[in-house]
Amino acid sequence: MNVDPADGADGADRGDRADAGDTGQRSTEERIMEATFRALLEHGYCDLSIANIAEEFEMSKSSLYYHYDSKDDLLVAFLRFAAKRFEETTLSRPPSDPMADLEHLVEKLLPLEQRAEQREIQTVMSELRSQSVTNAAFREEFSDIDDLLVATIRDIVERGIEDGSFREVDSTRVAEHVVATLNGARAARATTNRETAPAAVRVSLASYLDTTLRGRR
Amino acid sequence: MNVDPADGADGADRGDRADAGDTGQRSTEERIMEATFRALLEHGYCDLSIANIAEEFEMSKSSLYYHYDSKDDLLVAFLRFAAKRFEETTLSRPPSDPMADLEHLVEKLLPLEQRAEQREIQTVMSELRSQSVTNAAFREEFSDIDDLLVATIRDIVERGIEDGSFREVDSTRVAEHVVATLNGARAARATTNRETAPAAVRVSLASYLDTTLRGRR
DNA sequence: GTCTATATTCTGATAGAC
DNA sequence: GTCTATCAGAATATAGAC
Repeated sequence: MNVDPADGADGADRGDRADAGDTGQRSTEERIMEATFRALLEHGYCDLSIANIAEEFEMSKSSLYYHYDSKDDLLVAFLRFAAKRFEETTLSRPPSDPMADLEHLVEKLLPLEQRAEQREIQTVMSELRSQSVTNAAFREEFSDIDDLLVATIRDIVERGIEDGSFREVDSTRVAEHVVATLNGARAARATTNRETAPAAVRVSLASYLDTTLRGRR
Repeated sequence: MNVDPADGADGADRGDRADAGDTGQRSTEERIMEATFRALLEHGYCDLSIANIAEEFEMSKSSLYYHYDSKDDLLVAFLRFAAKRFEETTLSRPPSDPMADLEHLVEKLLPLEQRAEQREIQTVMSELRSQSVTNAAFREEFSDIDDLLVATIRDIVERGIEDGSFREVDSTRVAEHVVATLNGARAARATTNRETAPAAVRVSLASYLDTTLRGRR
């Protein structure tokens, strides 16, 4: 199984079109990733088959085997694709006031009202994450994702401590708490009908951050 | 699909041995549930097959179809079995001091050191929960489980408010926060290699409860 | 690069003997 | 209640034409 991040597609890639994106055309690999995304939304991870993906791809099954050596290979590539999309749609923006940054991140990760696109990527990530229980490559990827989330929040908290707007808390501990709470609430949204839970957590989390970081009550 | 909680096994049950457990013998249905548990641990939900289960059961595949109408039927029965086991091993104990009760519940749900049996049931529940994304019956069950967890914590908090040991907080909001945080940390344990995360969350959660419920810092 | 056709294995499920 | 034998369909993957 190929998990080298430097290799965009996989070992079966013939090496042409080394860097797409400059043209308006999407590469075949990108189109396969998009097709996999749709197939995963429609069928779920367990019922995801090469036939499903080929259907969304609107090409034959055997075409997929030209671009990827195996189903496993394709899915590992897709995991990286989905993780990248997740990070792009939730992280990274110019830094401003630390508390505003925290609130912005919370809103990105657990929006009060979810747009369809965002709900879809969350659903897919939720399906993929559960595979980490039995799949080591997936487990590595989600370890990295959570590490990145914790590091992002920890950095914001430390910035707030340095500029004097936050109290001197254990930034890692606070970051771990926030990530666990957000992940739990996001899981609730993906796996239960408890529709009021995310809003309650949002309110409680805002209160927690205000109390913990600014000492208010 | 049969989801009637009053019907212990399923529609295919012939009705004999209406109430096992009085004898030392485990019923065939119980043995099938145990076999499913082991097969699920070994193969994961996606690769779980009737053949896998029969192997652990040490009987033929067709025997399973005598006791359950279909694979779906068996899995819904297993979901109820696993949920019951989860609740038995984590909830319910004689009430004592509210803060001690909360700490006890947190330790049960997110133990600092996990015994093998407890890790196994958590792993299986994690696998099952992810199926809620695409399976309505599973989604209902996990909505009920989270409802029960929130209600349990809310009741403890309200008891603490009544006896004067806790401040007058929004008990539902606090309970939702704690459940989300615990579920997130439990998911991290099941789906990542971030081994220090649960302990960090435990410390932060204890601090959160002390600050929120008793106004200390 | 993409296709059709096919090999092979495994799946859930059933028939019928005991 | 449990077994063996078997079915029909779907799964991953490959061969070879174009």
